[in-house]
Amino acid sequence: MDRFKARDGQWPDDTGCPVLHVDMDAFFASVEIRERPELADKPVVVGGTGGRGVVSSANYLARTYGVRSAMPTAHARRLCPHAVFLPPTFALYTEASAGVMAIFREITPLVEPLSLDEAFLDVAGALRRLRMTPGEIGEQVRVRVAAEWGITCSVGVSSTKFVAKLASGLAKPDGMLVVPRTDILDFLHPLPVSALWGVGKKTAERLSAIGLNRVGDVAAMPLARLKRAIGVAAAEHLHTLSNGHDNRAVVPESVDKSVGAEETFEVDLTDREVLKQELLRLSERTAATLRRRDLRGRTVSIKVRFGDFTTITRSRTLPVATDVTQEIYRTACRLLDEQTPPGAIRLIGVRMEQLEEGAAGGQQLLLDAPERGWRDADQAADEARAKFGGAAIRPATLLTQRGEKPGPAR
DNA sequence: TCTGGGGTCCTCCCACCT
DNA sequence: TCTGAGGTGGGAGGACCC
Repeated sequence: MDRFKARDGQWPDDTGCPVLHVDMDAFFASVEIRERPELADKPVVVGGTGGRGVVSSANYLARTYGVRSAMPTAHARRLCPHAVFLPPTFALYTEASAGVMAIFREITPLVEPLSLDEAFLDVAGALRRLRMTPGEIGEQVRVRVAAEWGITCSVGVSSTKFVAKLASGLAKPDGMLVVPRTDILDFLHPLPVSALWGVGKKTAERLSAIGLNRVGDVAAMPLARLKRAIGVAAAEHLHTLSNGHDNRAVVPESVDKSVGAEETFEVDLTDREVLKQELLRLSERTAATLRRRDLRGRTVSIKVRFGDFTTITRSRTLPVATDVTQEIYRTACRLLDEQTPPGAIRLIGVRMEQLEEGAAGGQQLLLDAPERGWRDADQAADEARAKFGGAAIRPATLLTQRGEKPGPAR
């Protein structure tokens, strides 16, 4: 891998490599350290600090003790008891994310964010305007992000999204990797199959069972045999990637497919009335997100995870799409009452699917006239919260027992 | 070790229609 | 009239990603 690394202002041939993948290093932890420089030489772990929390982000010092993201926080505490454990501060991360994305958009309009902390950039059109090569642009991005936002990032440069993304991962922390288009197969084939997008634990096991452990093994396997082993869609996808093909463009806009909210409780709950209060809280959050994004959803889905971690989902499709809290809540309650077996519940969630654009649908007013009162109430509540803060307005049922009931595992 | 929260995508099954 | 094939949409579950 070393030969692809940028070092002392030198890197391999980046001709025909217009795709950059930029990934912030230990993003949440880095932002927290920037806010509190006294933490710079300490192991820092950001995540849920309750009994059932997991690690969202750990700085590289914490990682030397074996702390990893998605690990239960309790496990991280045992591995590194002297680390500083912090709950996430999403407002800070959102602000930093918007700032670095703005830097990207000054370079090219073709920016495709994947999450708060990473994005693809297509710089093909910017090369001439900026009189720079892709590698030079990558270095400039790294310098500007560090100077303007006080955090480091890593950059992968190649001719396809998949290879650029792999490259940024291997460049970490605080580095850049350039994979020339002529060297893509040399780069890909020695990597483990888990490097392929879409291969997690289960698929890796299935591939290993038929003797495929490296990306090169998958590339060499006849497609028909691969299809029999892992299914048609997955086989075609992995075969394409492993042979270095990936013609997906960098797409700046993406359409939301679902919106939801879920919560894990500190202790498992059995009381259906308490669970319904949680459903109301989650319905409110989900509906507020829909209204903020000017969306409505047709399918209401609840997710229930029991104490033994078995998880079920139940859903119901409404005749007309909605963004009204009460309508979502009532449907969620019916799904809980009528389709959820009894048992101790550790997590409950509400999600809206089959989304469509919001207010424009004029016929909506005729079809759901009884909901208009609720929608007006929702809008008034949204306005009050925007003015006076999130706690300004809350359904009366959520006011009564706050503090008595087991809260979420944060 | 004991498993968050926000998502997307795929597969399978079933009901319904033609 | 009965039956089967094929398409479609809803619902459920699982795998995966960050």
